[in-house]
Amino acid sequence: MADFVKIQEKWQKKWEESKVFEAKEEPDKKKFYCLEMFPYPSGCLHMGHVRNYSIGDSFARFKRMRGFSVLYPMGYDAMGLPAENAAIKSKVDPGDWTYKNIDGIKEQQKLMGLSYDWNRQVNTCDPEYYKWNQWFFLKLMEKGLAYRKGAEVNWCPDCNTVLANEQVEDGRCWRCKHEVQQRDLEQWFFKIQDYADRLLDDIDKLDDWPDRVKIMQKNWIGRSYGTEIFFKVKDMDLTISTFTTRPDTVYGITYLVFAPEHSIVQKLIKGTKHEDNVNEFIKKVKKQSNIERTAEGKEKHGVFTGRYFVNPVNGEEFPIWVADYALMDYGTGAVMAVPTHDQRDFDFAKKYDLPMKLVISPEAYDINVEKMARAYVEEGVLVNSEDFDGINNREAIDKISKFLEEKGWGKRTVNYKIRDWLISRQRYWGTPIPIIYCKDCGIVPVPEDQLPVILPKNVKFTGEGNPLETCEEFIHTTCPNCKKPATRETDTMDTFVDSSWYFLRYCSPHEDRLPFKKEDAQYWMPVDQYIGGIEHAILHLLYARFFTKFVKDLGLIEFDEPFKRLLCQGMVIKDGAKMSKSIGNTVDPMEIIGKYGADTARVFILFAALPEKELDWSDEGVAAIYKFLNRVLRLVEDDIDSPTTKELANRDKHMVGKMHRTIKKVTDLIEEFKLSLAIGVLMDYTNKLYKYRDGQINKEVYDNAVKAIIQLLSPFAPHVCEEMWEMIGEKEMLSKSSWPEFDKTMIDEEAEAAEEMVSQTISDIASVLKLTNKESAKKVTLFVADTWKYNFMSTLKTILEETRNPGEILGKIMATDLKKQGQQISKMVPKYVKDPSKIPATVLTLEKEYAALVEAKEAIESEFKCEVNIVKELESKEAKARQSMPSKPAILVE
RNA sequence: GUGGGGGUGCCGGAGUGGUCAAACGGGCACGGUUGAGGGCCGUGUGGCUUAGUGCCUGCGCGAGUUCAAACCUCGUCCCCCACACCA
Repeated sequence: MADFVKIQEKWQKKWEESKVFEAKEEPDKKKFYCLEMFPYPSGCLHMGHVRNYSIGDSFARFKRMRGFSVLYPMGYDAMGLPAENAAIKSKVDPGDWTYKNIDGIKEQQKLMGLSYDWNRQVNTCDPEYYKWNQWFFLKLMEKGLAYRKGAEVNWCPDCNTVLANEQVEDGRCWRCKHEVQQRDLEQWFFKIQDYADRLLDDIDKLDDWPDRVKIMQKNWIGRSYGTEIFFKVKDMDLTISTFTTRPDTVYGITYLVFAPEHSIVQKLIKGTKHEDNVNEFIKKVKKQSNIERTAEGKEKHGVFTGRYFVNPVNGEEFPIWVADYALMDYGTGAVMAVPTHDQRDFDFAKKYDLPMKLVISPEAYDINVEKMARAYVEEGVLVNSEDFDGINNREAIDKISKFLEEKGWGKRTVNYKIRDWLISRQRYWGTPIPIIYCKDCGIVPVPEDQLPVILPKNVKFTGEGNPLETCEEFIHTTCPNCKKPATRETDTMDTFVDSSWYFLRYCSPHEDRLPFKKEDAQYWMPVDQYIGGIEHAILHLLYARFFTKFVKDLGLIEFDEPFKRLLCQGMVIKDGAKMSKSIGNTVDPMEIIGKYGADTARVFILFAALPEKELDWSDEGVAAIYKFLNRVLRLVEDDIDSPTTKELANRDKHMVGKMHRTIKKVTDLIEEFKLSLAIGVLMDYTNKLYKYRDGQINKEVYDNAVKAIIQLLSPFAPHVCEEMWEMIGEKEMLSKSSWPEFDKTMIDEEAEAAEEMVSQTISDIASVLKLTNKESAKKVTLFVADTWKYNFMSTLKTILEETRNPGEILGKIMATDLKKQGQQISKMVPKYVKDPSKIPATVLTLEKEYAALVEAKEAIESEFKCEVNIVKELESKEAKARQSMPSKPAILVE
């Protein structure tokens, strides 16, 4: 067994010295930007990383060999909580801790043999990088897209800190599992809602994204068209506005609900006898954590405000309630309730015994409101709706909306589920928000020429509050406007800001006047292939799309989608569960690389499953790949003592054909990202190569075939392949070589199948002779059946060959003696007229096989020194073989 | 609840109308090589059967479409993932 570790050390060094992987803007070449989602530098690589990079690196190497100018960079998403927690726990500086981790993880990536252009490394914690986060912040502010407002944030009372939404799992802190509370704080937001329509509509441009990701984003943005309807409060000079997608039910409204936080509620109850009661309810709801309030599912709570409203369409008066199922931040925070046609309203009305009114009736039967067990949400015809009675409810949506608008009672609007992006974090290890608070001037942005606002070093990590607040010299500054003393914003930015544009930075990582150079971005972007986990399907990918659109609006780029093709790799599983430290089923990639080499680890991980599927880790599988790579290596290591010829015998031609087919298959499969299948094809090819060299070989054919596998396997197992490449005497590095081309004319699957069939037949005859203890045969009969399928398909083929006109074809079918099947053929014809290359595959093969058999007759006769007959129609006694196709003729040896 | 993805051999996993008992790999069994082991090479791996072979059964379960279905349609059961009271 070869020492792969030694081989990989040798080549990793050579690659680094020769700088083969540096990306260059070459105008005469097509570019290819291959990118993996950059990692958070925590401790060390896990299998998920290894999988991610194995996929990306193979693809980058493949594209490079195919003649593209490839940009394949790596960087680190280096801001975030773990560094700060390490600071609290171990009293280390978060910066030192992070840079140490970056070095560690980079070391491990290098051990994997990844072909990154390390010159372009980006660390988001470098001031040279986060300076531009601040710059973007200022630009967003200029355009009115960054703003400050009071908001509820997640607060973990145990960790004493704010948590990002993503860090709240089932209403609990991801680290200490303590219940998360809501706190009201002044926060910074990015107005992503302004981009909601573009973000949604452009999803349809993303042809090469997985559907599920696109659907998730669509649902997340959640655009719904509806109508705002205004209601007067009885005995008050107050108008309430509600949002609905179902204006067709407007005549069925029987109560109104407000979200408890809604400010109008206070106006409604002030000074009334309901005031205390309602306020108590609101207090109770607010005290509840998000889990209690939402995870409960169906159980809804509410309280009557004592007020009534007037329905403008019919003058009816109904009560106004406050309920926990109305959400403050969707629509207007108030809901018009139609219990008969909305399940939630129905549940609530039943519980509190509120009135119900039917306004949509199914056409087939009548509904008795008293006996309804659930809301009727199907289509139907309007009833109890005055002038609109009898109209289908779908049509009524439009008609009633128009009616409401004409009367001034309503207005058509659009609503989104997506909320503005809250980017403030009361944490230290992030990009400082470049804002100064001045008593006189208010909120003042830090002038551009004073960027970056550097994150100070001398802060105290107590585990309580924001460490930045402990740094006096950071907080105290002067107002850029009036030069009077002022204080700095101590919030930092969400780390998702960092990752929303890093792919642009890779295009010009050393640029210092702008985040990146326009011409560089125009050359490299968009990312042609992006690879990462499905967990980022919404947040990161959506934010990155948002940023790209914003950057385009700034005029810095001319495209508006960052990622052309997206691959979401599956999880790594072991013993039926996701590999994770808490379960204790992890396998350290470095151990595998140290024992079997990086190539083994990479090939195993790529072979074990298709990239987007779950991967089940298996130690036996790793050992098997190790064996396979050794087997490939022996193709060039071994001294071959097989007899050689200069002529091309059949088996040599065979080998050449196999080689070309393998090149084609592997190329296509990699392009489609079916990497495990590509490796499977290479295993099969290796086996064939061994069989081939077992007998008489043609040296040139063999050498070429070996050369091909070295190149085809090299994206997956680059070190071993480089080594082999050198062993066969190539002077130039394999990484610089061009991907092998296949010769179409050498790929004749049918001829291949035919030849294989003939050789199979010959060996069958030999084994029959052996088994029957005969030295030679007098006569060999080969029975080849004329099957129904064969007849059927060849009839179809003949017809199609003669004409492509469907009308004519039908006539021809009628004229055939296969009238019985005529009907079926006519059904199939349209399909094959569309794609005529598809049909006759079977027939072609069978025909060629039969022809080859006839041709081979002489060869068989001289081989066995006997008479050979080929019988196409079987005699009844050999009826057994009736089903057999030319590919397996029945043999009778006499 | 809504949306998405799945159920194929002892196992991981291909195949998505016809050359398919099912790629490739693992495991297991047998044989060869070897002092032994490892390694390497070969053969086999649903049942019955043949000299070659053939037949039956089979791709969660049930039904349907078709000359033909693991693949299409409908129903049904189970599993996984995401979002979860969005009016």
